[in-house]
Amino acid sequence: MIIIDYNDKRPIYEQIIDRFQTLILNGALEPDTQLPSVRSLAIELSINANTIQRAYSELERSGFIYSVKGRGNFVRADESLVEKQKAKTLNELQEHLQHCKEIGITQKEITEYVSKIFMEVDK
Amino acid sequence: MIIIDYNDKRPIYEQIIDRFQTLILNGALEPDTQLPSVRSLAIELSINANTIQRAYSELERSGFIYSVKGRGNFVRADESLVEKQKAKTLNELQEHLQHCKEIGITQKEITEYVSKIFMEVDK
Amino acid sequence: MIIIDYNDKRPIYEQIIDRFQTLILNGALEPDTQLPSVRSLAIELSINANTIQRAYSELERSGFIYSVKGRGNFVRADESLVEKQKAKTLNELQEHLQHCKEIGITQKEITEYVSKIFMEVDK
Amino acid sequence: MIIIDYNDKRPIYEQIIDRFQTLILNGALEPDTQLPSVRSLAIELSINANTIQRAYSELERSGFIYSVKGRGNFVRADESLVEKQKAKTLNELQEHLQHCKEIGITQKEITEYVSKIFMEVDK
DNA sequence: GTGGTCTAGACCACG
DNA sequence: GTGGTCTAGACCACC
Repeated sequence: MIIIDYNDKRPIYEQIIDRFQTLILNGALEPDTQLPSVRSLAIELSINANTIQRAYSELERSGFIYSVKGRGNFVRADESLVEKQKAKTLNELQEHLQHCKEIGITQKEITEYVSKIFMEVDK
Repeated sequence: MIIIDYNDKRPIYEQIIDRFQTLILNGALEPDTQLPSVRSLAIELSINANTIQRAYSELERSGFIYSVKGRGNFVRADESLVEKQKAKTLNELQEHLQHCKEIGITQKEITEYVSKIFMEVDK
Repeated sequence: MIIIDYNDKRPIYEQIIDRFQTLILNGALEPDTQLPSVRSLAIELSINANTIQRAYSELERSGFIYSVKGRGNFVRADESLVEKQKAKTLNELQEHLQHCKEIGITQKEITEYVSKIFMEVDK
Repeated sequence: MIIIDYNDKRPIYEQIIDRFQTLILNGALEPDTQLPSVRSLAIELSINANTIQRAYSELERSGFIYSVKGRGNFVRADESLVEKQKAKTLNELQEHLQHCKEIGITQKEITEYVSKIFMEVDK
């Protein structure tokens, strides 16, 4: 479910956060589903438990999951998050597109890319 | 010409690199133009000369500028870099779009954004 | 493992890069082997940690190693690099041989040298 | 006769020295030929006269030319230099070949290169 | 004046 | 503990 890429320059805890976020946002993890325990996931990925703990804490802080003492961590049901996340992603996209424009990439080239992405079937 | 944003999470030297790259790629800095000297730019931006030095070194390594001891740093004339850089940027865009798709952003929303960006007049 | 020659005109960081490159290219350092930490190597060689850091950064940039924050630097497994490096070295050799020819060194003299080098047993 | 390559990382004075050395060693400049004057060459190459002066001084020091006050600089006739220079170049070649061997280049590959170089007709 | 290397020491983020 | 960035200041080579 979670894969760590050590060649990825982002810190491990961030990779884990991102992975759970997309799993939750696209519905693969339904509300109230229990996440793997901190310790079991740490062993499975052979990384430090503190790293998992940090990822879960931040996921809780940003509202993606809730934690119950002695029981575990669970996916939160909060529709507003979906919108908030979409807004954030679109904002990043805007900056990226601005940059594309600055270095001389044409609108045509970009729309072609967009079409290409959305024509692929989901894996 | 160069602005440092201390709120930006990226390191200073990287901000400088990116700024010069776009200035070179969009033609604002023509081939063989001399860049500000390491020390003068350091003073102008009130940062350490080593930080500028590092930015210039990496710009030279990646082929955007060439440096001559005792004379200064100059914009390199290398057309192939433009294409290489465009390809790289489009590749990043592709990953970004893939992510947008994963969290449920529609193609329509994106094309609207693209149009919006390209309708603005250049400043 | 690493020796610094202060009589060598090349900068220290470059000597370190070259040394690790050959160690990786000839297989003495296998993929995913951990390199000495920045600080420990600095102490061992009695040089500044920044100098090691620079060497490691450039080794990472050129694909010989990968670095993970909080964990260390490791040898990357990338076969294509071996070929790329061989091509680069042979290219330099070609220029060198061209120069030999220009100043009147004969083919016979060179082939004798080549044989001499390759007859020695590996140490 | 002399071309300066600003993309070459070597200092300008060294490029000039090397160029005159090969011209002298391969006989293009015969003994007692007068070299261009410091000032005229400086203007021709649009570089600082001090740089030319330095090149000529070093050429004189190493015995390739001699200078006559008020008259100019002339090619020296000294056969022993040829041998000395050949020895030096062959020594550099030996180190280079050693390096080739270390990174796994075979003797066969090298002899092919050598043949290739010497088969070309002089330009 | 220019670029380039190195040192010493600080601070931050990550695990 | 690990890597990464930045500063301040020194010294060298080149033009």
